[in-house]
Amino acid sequence: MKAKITLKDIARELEVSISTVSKALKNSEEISRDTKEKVQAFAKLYNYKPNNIAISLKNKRTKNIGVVIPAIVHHFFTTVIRGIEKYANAHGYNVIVCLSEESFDKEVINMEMLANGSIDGFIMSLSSETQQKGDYNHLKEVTEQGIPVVLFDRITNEIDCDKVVIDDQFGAYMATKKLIDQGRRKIALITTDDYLSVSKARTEGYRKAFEESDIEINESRILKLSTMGIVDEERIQEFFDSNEVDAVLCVNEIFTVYSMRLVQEKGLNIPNDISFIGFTDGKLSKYANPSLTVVAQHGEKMGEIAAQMLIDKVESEKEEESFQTKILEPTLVIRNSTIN
Amino acid sequence: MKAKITLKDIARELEVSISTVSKALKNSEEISRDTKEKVQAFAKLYNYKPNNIAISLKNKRTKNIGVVIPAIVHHFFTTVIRGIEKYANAHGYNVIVCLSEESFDKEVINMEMLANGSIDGFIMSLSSETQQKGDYNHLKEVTEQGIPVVLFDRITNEIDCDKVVIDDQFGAYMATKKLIDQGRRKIALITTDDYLSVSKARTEGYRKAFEESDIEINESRILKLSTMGIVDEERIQEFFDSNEVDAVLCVNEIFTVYSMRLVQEKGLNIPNDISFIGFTDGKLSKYANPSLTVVAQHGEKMGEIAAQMLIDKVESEKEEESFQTKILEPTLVIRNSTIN
DNA sequence: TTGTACGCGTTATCAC
DNA sequence: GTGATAACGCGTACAA
Repeated sequence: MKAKITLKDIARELEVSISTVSKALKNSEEISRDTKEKVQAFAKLYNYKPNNIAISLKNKRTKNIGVVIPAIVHHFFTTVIRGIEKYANAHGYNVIVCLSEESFDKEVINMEMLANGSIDGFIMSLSSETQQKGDYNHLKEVTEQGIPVVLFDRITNEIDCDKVVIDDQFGAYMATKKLIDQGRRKIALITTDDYLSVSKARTEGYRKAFEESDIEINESRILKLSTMGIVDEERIQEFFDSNEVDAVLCVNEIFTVYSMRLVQEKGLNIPNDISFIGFTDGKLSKYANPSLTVVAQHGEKMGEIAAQMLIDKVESEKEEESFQTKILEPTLVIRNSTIN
Repeated sequence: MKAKITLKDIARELEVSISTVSKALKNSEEISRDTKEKVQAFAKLYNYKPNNIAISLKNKRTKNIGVVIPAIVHHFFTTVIRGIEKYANAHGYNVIVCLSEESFDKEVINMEMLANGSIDGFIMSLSSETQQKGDYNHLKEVTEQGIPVVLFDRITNEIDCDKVVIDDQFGAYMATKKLIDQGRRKIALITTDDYLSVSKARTEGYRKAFEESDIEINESRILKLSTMGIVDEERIQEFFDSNEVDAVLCVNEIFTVYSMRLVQEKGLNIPNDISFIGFTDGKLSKYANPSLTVVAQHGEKMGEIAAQMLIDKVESEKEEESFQTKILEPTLVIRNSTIN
């Protein structure tokens, strides 16, 4: 086992000073060609690599990005991570991923762990419990310390920082409008409780489409499910048993596939008897039967933008307090769960 | 903006020495009750938290685990990460995730980045390009430096380290056997090239089941697809056009859903005309139509075990060179793509 | 009971 | 052209 070699080791072996070695390795003009060659050859031979930790301590920069998300088994978050990784790695940053598992406490603990020097900035999406409580003190503390934060998807207006979202309201509006245009009138909305920022916006888009078309909304056609734990299949069953519905807009993939299966078991044909539109263009949607028309959220793009915003902030010397919110346009991907 | 406070700051404010502060905060017996209370109160007020980087440099321990995987949009890897996170966080470790995207070069670069002090050990699954090349020098270098490595799923025998896998051969054997027992004889295998360790083992299991039942294998019923890039839908189409098949075993979820859709489009009924068994108990399988019978790989469990093995090694003082390979039993999850 | 000094590995400044 | 020294933030053996 050949342990890592340090500047000190090289200096000792070559009988020069540590600073000479350091300079020689950076090809400093101060050092003679002779010494430089000797040092560089030795360093290469023993595969010298500077210790990241020491550099971090010195520079007060870790080149690590902390990513805190509610869950990783959701395809959307997975694509965002991929986008973050892509941009971050290309710029010499590593990504530390922490999962809050939709828990406020875990979110707080993870952030505290990372905030003590482990990372240069945060990219995060709020846990549903956090949004429910409306307690953002852990975010405030971090930003007050001067650590840059970029929020994506599940955001809050209580915190001044950069943000990236898709236009959720418009996405839902667009989807609902399409269903209305195709002659559907009994359009159900399956969503979560309103404390989730994205669900709220999507519900607004749904309402807006109805208003514009001068159609009354039947409130009983809006079903709100919990994001935590297992999907409440029984409530979905009840919902379809007690409501007449000819189209469904769902705020996520899971709700959609569950619902589609239930109505198919009732003998309904998709899309003829009942149309479906979901959110998130993930694998579940793509490979569903019939394949699902969705409002695509462009997770990877979102991740790249978030990473770019964060790294820009981290690397900008100036302490300007200007924050921006980037709003990406969602796209309607037409597949076979809607007509034509 | 209140910047992070250090021991030095506290010492200056309270007009004591840094070491006194340090000791006081650790409740050292050496320090008077008076001073301790004063220091602790001040620290709490200004929310003092020790700097992780400084501690890492001092202890030569980062409390970070490096995870290098080929892809994150595969549900299996996602569940493994979740298992790793779970165990690691519970033991005070953070997880740095790096994606090789199935590329040898990226795998090497990522490992080098992390190996220079950023992490205490690696958990990884090899990229397909790495397994294809059979070049494991980057792993050798790391282990020779004394950095513990745990390989999971896609492993190699060329490297001495801890490993976690499921018994892929047995999983495939079990699945094939079941199909044979149900009277299927024209069982296709859709797999990847043999350089992927897991695919190789699964192919062996498939063969073993046939041998045991004294049935000749029709080699044209084995389809090998590339893992890189987009799934070659055309080759799957051709395969089903030119082969008579009454059951299919696929080595991953994606291959399975693609194939299922193709045969359904040809008008075949699953499971009556043709049965399907896949690998990986992910969402695609669960929500497929019909829901898919699978060999479950227990990714989360695998992640937890890998994390446990790694942290044990990291925290054990002794330098014993004893490595173990944990083999998890796969489970057959029966759903509706096979008969009853 | 408190403080001094040193080391972790690196870099930057300044003196020789 | 080279080297000594200080500094990043912390912990600790040892001295006072």
